[in-house]
Amino acid sequence: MNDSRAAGARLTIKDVAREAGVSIKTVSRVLNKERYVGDATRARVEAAVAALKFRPSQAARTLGGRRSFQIGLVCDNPSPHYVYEMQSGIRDRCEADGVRMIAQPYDRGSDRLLDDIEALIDGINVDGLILTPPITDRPAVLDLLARRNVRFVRVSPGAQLETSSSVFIDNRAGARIMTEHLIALGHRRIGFVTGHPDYATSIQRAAGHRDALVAAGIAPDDALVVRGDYDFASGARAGGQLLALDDRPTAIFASSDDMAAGVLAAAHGLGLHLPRDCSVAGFGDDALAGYVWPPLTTIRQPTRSLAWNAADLLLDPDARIDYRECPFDLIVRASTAPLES
Amino acid sequence: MNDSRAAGARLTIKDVAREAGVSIKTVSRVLNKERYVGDATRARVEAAVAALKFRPSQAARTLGGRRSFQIGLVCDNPSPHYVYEMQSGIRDRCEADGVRMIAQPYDRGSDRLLDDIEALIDGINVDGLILTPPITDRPAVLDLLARRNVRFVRVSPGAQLETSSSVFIDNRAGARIMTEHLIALGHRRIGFVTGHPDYATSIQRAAGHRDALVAAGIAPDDALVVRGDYDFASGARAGGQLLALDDRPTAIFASSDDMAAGVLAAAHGLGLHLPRDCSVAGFGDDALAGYVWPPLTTIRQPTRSLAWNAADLLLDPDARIDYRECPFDLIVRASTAPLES
DNA sequence: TTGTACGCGTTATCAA
DNA sequence: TTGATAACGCGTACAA
Repeated sequence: MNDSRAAGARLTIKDVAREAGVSIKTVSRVLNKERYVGDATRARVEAAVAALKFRPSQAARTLGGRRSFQIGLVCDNPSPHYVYEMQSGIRDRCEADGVRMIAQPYDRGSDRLLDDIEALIDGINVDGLILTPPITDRPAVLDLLARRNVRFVRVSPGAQLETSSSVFIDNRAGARIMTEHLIALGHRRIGFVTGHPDYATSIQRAAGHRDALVAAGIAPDDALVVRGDYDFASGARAGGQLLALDDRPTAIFASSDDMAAGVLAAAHGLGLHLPRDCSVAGFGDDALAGYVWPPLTTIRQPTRSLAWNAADLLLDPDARIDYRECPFDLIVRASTAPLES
Repeated sequence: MNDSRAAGARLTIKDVAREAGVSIKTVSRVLNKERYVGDATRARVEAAVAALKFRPSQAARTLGGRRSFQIGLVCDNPSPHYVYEMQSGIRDRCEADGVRMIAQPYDRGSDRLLDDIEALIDGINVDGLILTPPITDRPAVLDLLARRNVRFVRVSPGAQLETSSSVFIDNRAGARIMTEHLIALGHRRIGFVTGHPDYATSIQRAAGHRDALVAAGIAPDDALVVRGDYDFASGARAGGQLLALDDRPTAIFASSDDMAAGVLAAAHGLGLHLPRDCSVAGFGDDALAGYVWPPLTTIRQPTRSLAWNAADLLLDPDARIDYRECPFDLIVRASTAPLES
């Protein structure tokens, strides 16, 4: 096999066509897995492609055709771990179809977000987009995509579900189950740290928590619900606030694992013994659970699976709107313990 | 301003040229910031571009011209935080030049790595690549890029510095300073957790640690040096091993903050009081320091700055090989304390 | 300083 | 089932 591809001598379909003894259009057909290609012809072309290690030019495909084989991920930054898992899941699904994911970190609330999205549409000609919270629910973004007639799939949306396909977990049920777990351990005064209000998941998780309280006959107490922003620092603040209450909660449930880690840090800082003095639980993608002591009890959101399914919906040629729910897990660890009598 | 860009009606240079009353070539000149354009003409074209919100097709630019305005980041996965910071820093620099970063998580030791890189070269026509450890030192990758005549910049390389531009911090000095810090606190038996041997930084940091010991007249003790892999789990293992020694070290310095967090977890698991029973320090990008208790004392590697500088070198039209060193910080926190007498 | 004509490598259209 | 040819939207080379 001659691998001496001299620098500058770009390999084109023409070379493959010559090698296989067919027309360039036939090579194109094989490359695009079109029908109406003879088996023998297809085999010869595939052999030629492999022998030459031919890779079609994305630019030329995009320019000439209707597809660009590129999709965009518009992922704000809840946490580096979340971004990483989203990218990994989408990439895994894209590889199977020879599609490239265009991804970059976005700054929260960047003024240029809409511009960036238009750059993906006009500049890159993306075949579709995947949106994550909180962008997934931003009306301006949804309007833009509808106006420009761009396909997109939303991760964890909170409204306008009829607009696009979407993937999610049942955040409300997850939060309910975690709170039920805490109640079953004997806790009655349970602190709750909400997520950032721009995220639909914040509302859903708060509702699930309340569901469990009500079902157990525990009167929800607003003093035990503290606002957080889904990051470590806000969790530490909220934890400090809850633990400073005269009638301290015996357990705290944070709406993300970043915040739960913050609560742990606050508890440590107050010299509390965990989980004896206060049980801590979190809702998240299990990113941090391994890094804190004691390990967090969490509702595990399967971020990578959400991402894979989002890409799967986007790449599905049948364009109908579809919803896909992913299962979550309750991971019980040592950080939530039965109340001592 | 008429923003009614009907779906399907792509805007081209032609439209801008008509709007501005010039030829398409003149529009192209303005878009590419070429010289020899009259001020009045330039102003009119820029006004037309803005009015129409015109964005040139990346595909067409790539196909017709010599550049693709895209660079690739080939970043293996030391940690999600590292990947995130690398992407952010590179994106920041690229935005200024209207260049797009093509990034995706790579699986450690993926067989398809070389294929992926060739896909970036042949499929995307990248203008250049940025490599991070450990890929930054893989001979097969360096050979490929030399053979294909692709520009690239390396982050934290360990050898063959004459091959490309590169950016780095002084890992050896950083590790020396941290060890000096621990020695100054009175520690003589200092455990050391190495990084993964495929990373040049592992060797450099181990050397720096040893430098400080030797300079202080402390005989390096192989029993106190334990192999780690730069991740949390290996840090926990290594920490457990060091803390199980009959003559336990009074301080442990881990070659990454992920591993330092693992050491902390191991110490907690053994019921030790930190930093009284054992001082823990780390070398890293400060990703985890906020998430663990007590906060880690770290050498802070400015990952985002390294990334920015790598992109800066890559985008510099002057192709000469250049080295750029970024400053690091010693962040002293409560996790390293003076020995009690 | 500005404009014209051509080519980039692929897909789409239409004919064979 | 295959092939010839015309786009696609821009940059390049050269002419004006």
